[in-house]
Amino acid sequence: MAATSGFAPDRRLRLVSRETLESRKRFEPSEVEPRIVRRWLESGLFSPEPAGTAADNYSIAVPPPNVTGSLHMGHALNGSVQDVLIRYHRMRGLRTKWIFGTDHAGIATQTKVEQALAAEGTSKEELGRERFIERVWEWRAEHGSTIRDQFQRLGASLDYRDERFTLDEDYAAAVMKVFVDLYEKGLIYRDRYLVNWDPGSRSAISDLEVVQEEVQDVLYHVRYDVEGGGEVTVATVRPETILADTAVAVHPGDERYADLVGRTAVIPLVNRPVPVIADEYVKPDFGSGALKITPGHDPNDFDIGRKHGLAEISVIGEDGRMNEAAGEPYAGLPALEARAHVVEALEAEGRIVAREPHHHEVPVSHRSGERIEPLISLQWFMRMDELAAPAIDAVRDGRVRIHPEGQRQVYLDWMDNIRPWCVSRQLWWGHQLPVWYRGEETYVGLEAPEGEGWTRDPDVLDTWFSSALWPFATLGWPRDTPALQAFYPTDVLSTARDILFLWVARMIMMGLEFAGQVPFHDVYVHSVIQAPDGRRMSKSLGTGIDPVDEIERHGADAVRFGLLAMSSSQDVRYSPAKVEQGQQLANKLWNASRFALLGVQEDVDPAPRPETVEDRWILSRVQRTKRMMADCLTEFDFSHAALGLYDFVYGELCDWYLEMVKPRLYDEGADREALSAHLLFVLAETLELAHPVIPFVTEEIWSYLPGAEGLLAGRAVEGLEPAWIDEEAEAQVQRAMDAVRALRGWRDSVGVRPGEAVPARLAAEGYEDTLEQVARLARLDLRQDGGDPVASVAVPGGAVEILAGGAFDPAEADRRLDKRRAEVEREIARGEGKLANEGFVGKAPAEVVEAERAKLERLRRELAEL
RNA sequence: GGGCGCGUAGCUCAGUGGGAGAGCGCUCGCUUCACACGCGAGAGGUCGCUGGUUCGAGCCCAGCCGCGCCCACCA
Repeated sequence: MAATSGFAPDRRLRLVSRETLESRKRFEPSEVEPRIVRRWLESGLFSPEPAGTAADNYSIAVPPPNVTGSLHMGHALNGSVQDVLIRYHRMRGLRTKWIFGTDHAGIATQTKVEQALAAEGTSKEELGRERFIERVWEWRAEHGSTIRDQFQRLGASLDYRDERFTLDEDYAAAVMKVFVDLYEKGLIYRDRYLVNWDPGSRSAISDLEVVQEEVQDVLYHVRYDVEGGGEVTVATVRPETILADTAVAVHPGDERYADLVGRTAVIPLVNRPVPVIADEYVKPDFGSGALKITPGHDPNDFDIGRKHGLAEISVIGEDGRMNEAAGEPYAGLPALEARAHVVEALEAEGRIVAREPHHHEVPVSHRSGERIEPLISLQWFMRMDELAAPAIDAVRDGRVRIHPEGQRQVYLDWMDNIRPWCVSRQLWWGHQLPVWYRGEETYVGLEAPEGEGWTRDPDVLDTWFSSALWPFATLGWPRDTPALQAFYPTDVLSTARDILFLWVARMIMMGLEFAGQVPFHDVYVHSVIQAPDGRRMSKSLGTGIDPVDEIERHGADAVRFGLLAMSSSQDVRYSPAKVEQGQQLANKLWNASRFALLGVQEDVDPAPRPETVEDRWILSRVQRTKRMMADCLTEFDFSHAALGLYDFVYGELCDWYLEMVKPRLYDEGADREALSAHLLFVLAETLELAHPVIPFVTEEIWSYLPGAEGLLAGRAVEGLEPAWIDEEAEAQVQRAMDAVRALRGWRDSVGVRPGEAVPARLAAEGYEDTLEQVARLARLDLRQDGGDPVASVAVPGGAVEILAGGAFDPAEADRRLDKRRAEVEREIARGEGKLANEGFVGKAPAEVVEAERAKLERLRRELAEL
């Protein structure tokens, strides 16, 4: 880790610091953040030299955003999650690399550039392939840095100096090698097969890129003649595909049609004789129980067709129009128009028996939004079952752990039923297939084949094919580089749920096959952030919230904190309140630090030097918070990590410790050296603890801390110190806090003026070291004598007796006392009841019964004091 | 159709077997020398419904009601 030019421990600088600190009563993210980002980037801290092995180091490969994309809430959340892990482990002293890069994102990027061309009045066809691809690279040069800048604004400590792109030369070479190797292993093959054709992008797409959408259709019941007499009625929502029917199927057990099986039906309009076949797939209770079979345009029919050796006729082409095989007058018409004509013709023949409204789901392209046209096409496929087996084992035996647990089974189920993957895409932007043809010959190899007359396959690979290599191709694979040695396998893969199959599963398969090891040990599937009203966050709905806007409004620390605090094992609604909470936290920490830095004695460096019970208490609480943070991060429980940090800073450090420290700190005459050292030490520990969550404000404060050198982000911090856990101090201070709260509540309710000290006497145990603090924080004027009490306030371990002389409403005081007495009596009755229950005493664990007894005793003492 | 998950304070959510919590919002009070993006004190909940297990259930089990997401080839 490179040393950096941080705060030099030159005391003269502190004069400048003091003025700045005194004047800045609020933390100003917009002023601080750019400065801090620059220092981080210039330090080289995020760019470790590769050394050692992955077992010693810590690494994460960022899910590569689309190269022309911009930061959305999902990126911001995932960036925060990964950065917390990265910063935490970097501060544990590990060599830590967060691999950065972008994805060429075939369809998405090509579509964007095509749209830009259309706006210029031209098209990719006019430009030609070569020129078009140049245009995309130009587009990338122009827009490719947006997302990087945005990640930097978030504070993400990615290795920006070592950026990857899935179309870089080295990366592309890795992709080609994988394709060729898989081909040679027989796992990649070319086939004429029914694919999901996306008329929008004019390309085949994989099953995973298809979504189902509900539509209202008409279900037509159409009567077919059977040769030799008789007829059969089938139902369809796509009458135009009748032209491609090559069979009629019934269920083998369906007695209504038993005599039809084996005979020949006649397809209307085209008068094609086709067999009537029996297949288990047919549902006898749907429609008439007879099904038209169209292998050329329906996935189920395709399977049935292959099973029964049926002819495969295509009547719809890749342009979405009826082709020549459809015959006159349909050829050339868009499929939907052809449908109307077919219905009309059937109607004319009196073949439409019924038409009924039919609500169902149809496949739609996730990319273009257009309805999928299943059609038979010559494409490249990848057989997955062989690669899936070891990837299933890796998750089963825990070499890859998936969090939350529920996603594990989802992964296994999908992998168990994995199907071949159509990897070729009819696009220009991407990795062109390393495949050449000459007549009937096919050549697959890293270099173009020798000889004349070869033409290269124009198709490119599915973007996810190259993404699947991300964790190792980014590190130099197939070369055995020091980076690959040092950082593969990576530690954690954090991602959204929707690409668990699309990406994560395929990385595991490819990692095992080509890099010889799982690509990561833990998969964290983070929440999907919905709009505050529960709808999907989307640009088109107008429900999107731009994380960069939020950073500008509230600061990056606030956004990070908010997102982490929101995150959960399920989907969550975006909570502006949580972001504000993060902003308050940053501001609070800033001001608490001002208090400490401006109040301590000059020339004192941070060091643990506890003098009082609260000094020991805060030290102990810091350790507990460290442990909490470590546990939460181990379990990927980011919301509790963030909220726990908030609770510590607000609820313990600021509300109590700093308040308790004030009299000593403001006592100019006293020797405040130990206190100063201790206070600074607690501050330093807090900054270290908080830094992974809110790196900007903590880094900024760090630069003002006496004796602090370099960057906080690069500091290797001590782990928790068990010796500083102090149960006794914690119990005492807890008791004191409870007492102060009780006394303040009493004051408020009986109308004691806020500034007024109340004469009082302690009648309770357990305040040996805290009485002075209790008296000060509750504004009591403590006395030994003073005669009979005029009122009494219950506190843990007894009561505080209020003596004559204070101004308050005695009637209200009595009411309050009565109320409390009744409460205590109720509790006592309950405890007595419980302990009188033989079942409880006999069966409950001894420590539970004991605790109940102790509590009862405490309550009885309290009642006596009242 | 299968799977996962959720129903707790006005809102967003913690809490997985022994005294119902947080943030925001709301009410009251406070120019207390770090912070008014502050401090202090409060009000507010038959923990979806019904049954069961248990000495004891917000938490475990079953059923029901409501909601979300994922997967899936009923024409």
